[in-house]
Amino acid sequence: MAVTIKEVAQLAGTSPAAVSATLSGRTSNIRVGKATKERIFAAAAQLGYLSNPVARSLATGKTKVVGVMLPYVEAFADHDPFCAQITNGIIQEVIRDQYNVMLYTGGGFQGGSMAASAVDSRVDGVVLVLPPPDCAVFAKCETRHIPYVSILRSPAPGTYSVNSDDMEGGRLATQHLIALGHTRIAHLVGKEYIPTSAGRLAGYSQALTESGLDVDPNLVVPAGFDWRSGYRATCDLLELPKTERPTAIFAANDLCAEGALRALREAGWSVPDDMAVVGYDDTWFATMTQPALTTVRMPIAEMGALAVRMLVDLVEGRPLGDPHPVLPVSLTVRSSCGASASLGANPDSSHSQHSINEDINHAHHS
Amino acid sequence: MAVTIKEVAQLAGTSPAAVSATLSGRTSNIRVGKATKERIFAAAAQLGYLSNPVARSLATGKTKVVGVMLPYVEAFADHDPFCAQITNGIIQEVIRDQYNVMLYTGGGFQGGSMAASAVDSRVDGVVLVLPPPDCAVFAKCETRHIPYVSILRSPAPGTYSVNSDDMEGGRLATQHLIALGHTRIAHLVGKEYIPTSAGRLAGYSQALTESGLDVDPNLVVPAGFDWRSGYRATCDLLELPKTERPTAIFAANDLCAEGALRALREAGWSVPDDMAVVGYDDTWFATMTQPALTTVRMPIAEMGALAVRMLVDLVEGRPLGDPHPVLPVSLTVRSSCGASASLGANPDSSHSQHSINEDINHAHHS
DNA sequence: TTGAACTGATTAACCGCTTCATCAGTCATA
DNA sequence: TATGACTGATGAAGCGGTTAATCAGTTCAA
Repeated sequence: MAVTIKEVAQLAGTSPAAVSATLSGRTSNIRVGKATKERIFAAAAQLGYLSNPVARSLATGKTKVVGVMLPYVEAFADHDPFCAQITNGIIQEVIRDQYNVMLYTGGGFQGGSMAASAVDSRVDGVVLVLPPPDCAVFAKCETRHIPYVSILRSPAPGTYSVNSDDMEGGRLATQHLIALGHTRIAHLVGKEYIPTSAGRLAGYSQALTESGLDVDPNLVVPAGFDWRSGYRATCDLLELPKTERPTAIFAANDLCAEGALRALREAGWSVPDDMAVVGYDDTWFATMTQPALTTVRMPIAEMGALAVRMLVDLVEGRPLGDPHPVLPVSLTVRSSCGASASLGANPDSSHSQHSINEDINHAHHS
Repeated sequence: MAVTIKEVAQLAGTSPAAVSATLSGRTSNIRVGKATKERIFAAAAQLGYLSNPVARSLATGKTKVVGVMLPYVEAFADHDPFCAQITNGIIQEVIRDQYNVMLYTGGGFQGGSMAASAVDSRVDGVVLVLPPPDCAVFAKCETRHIPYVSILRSPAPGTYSVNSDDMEGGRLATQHLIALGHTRIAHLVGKEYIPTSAGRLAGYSQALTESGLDVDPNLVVPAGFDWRSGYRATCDLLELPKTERPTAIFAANDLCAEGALRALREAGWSVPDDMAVVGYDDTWFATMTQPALTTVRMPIAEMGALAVRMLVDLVEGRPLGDPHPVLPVSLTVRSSCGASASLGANPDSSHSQHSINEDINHAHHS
């Protein structure tokens, strides 16, 4: 059916080995003269030869494919700008490195069908996004000697991961609120099985303590990374006696903050006047809320890209620097805390530069 | 390094052929006795044998992988709930069919690096999301005899595609506005290179005509599928002389509608009182705007799933029904047109059932 | 003039799995 | 007692590349 290397060799009057070496540009083991090369190129072009990557992979043991594992099947469903953005960062870097992406989401890390089949000879390495600490895939990769790099996983010796300074993020958010005069600051905590939750909480506590404020257990409420959990948690907070109620909320992420905004809106509270709200992630969504969210920015796409770069280095046997790089966070100030008023009343104008560029560049779709 | 079928055969005291047949469950060409089978299973378990899909693919010519091509590298960046959702639908179905996903976005359909390399022996077939009419990938697939199914492509003979009834969607949206008493209805048109734009526009025109209303060219404004284009287009509309201004806007999609909402908000217009707004897509984002969007629902995830099902049928040689199924659309009424007031003032409560379930089921992340 | 060093190339084994062709037995049937 | 059908299995040839080993010339220094 498809044209093979043999047919090209025949037409060019040479051997498959010469064709292989010539077309793949590997000059190491074989020498091919200029004239022969030209005949080979001509023959390949004439026959429309296209090399078969499956055969190459079998012979070389390399696939030029990296697996990407997302934490749950629905990673792209509905409400997860974070997963979308990190995937985008991953893909962009994979392309730059001339690799391809095999996407795994089925069954999640929890030992479903994915974990069983995913890590196989089709990939040279795997990027794991937000793997839980007890993830079965770790062992799978190790027994098969497939390198892997995790994103946002608590660092373990002998492994590789890309992390964000969640504690600093928690501190930044909280300090910002403290600087604005808040003393009763609530934190909507993310799901405990996601490593980032604890870090953000720790940063929150530290900031309070550093400023001589107490951590009020009533203001540390379990929530999650979706808007409903933020909504519920905020409703609960609003039912506290007046003197115990917070004047500011630091949410687990932007979606959670949106839930808080909804709850506040329904209760007739004005943001930021009656309550300040800070989000986390600074995905595109943070500019879509009302008011636009002041939020902690992680370099999400960059984290994905870095993970791929580390993985490719690993696969290709290049030395790695820090096996657990921690990327910096920063605070993007918009309208939801009242601090950005001086920067302009229009929420749009308080976009970070980054967001603006992205909005403009991607005029597309549906 | 890895355990091969030969080692298993040796340990089981049988031949590779028997092992292959037994472990893969293919009973067609070879018969293996019960006792031998048991020895094989035991040996495989003992050695931790895992079959090598690359080798299998080379031998069989099948990979059990489907390629998914998204229209642009940034498909997962920022603002595209549609791409995320359709990808989700695709993945879910791919998993059900025991296939895997190879994700291609690099270079887009416009003949970049992706088009050159993407369609290769590593995939059994390809799903093309929103391919432009002149997409180079079509030809690539055809010369390589790789089946492909497009999503939202103008149907062409001899090809396969999954479509949505965009015209009906345009009609539904427009008729809804007409029913609410609007006579000056603007349409923010999507990008012309996306096939859906024309259909929606046609439906809009038809609905107006059917109701005896004229199509005012000034109210048909080119926009796009991102919020900025909707914002700009709406600003332009607001600058029309008072008598020419619309009282309702039918946007190209939900994000475009969000742009319209922003422009109206900034201009001090109230939605739905001063202006009704209808979106399109009904992604999760439609419930995040203020007010929540009345919007045309496409079964986005289902379209992705159907495309995969058709592709797998094609790959496995099963007969296909309609090569160009058209999926139905419906109108999801929320608050942005003023029609849902009777259903409850709270935007959240006007979620479609579907959305509610999804929101609840996916309490996850960051 | 011998042979080392280099150029230009070929041959064949191999990657791990599938599968066709074949074969040795066993059992029932003619 | 052949004959044929059936069971249980094996051997070897692929699939389409890569690559180590090998080889035939040519050039050039010793």
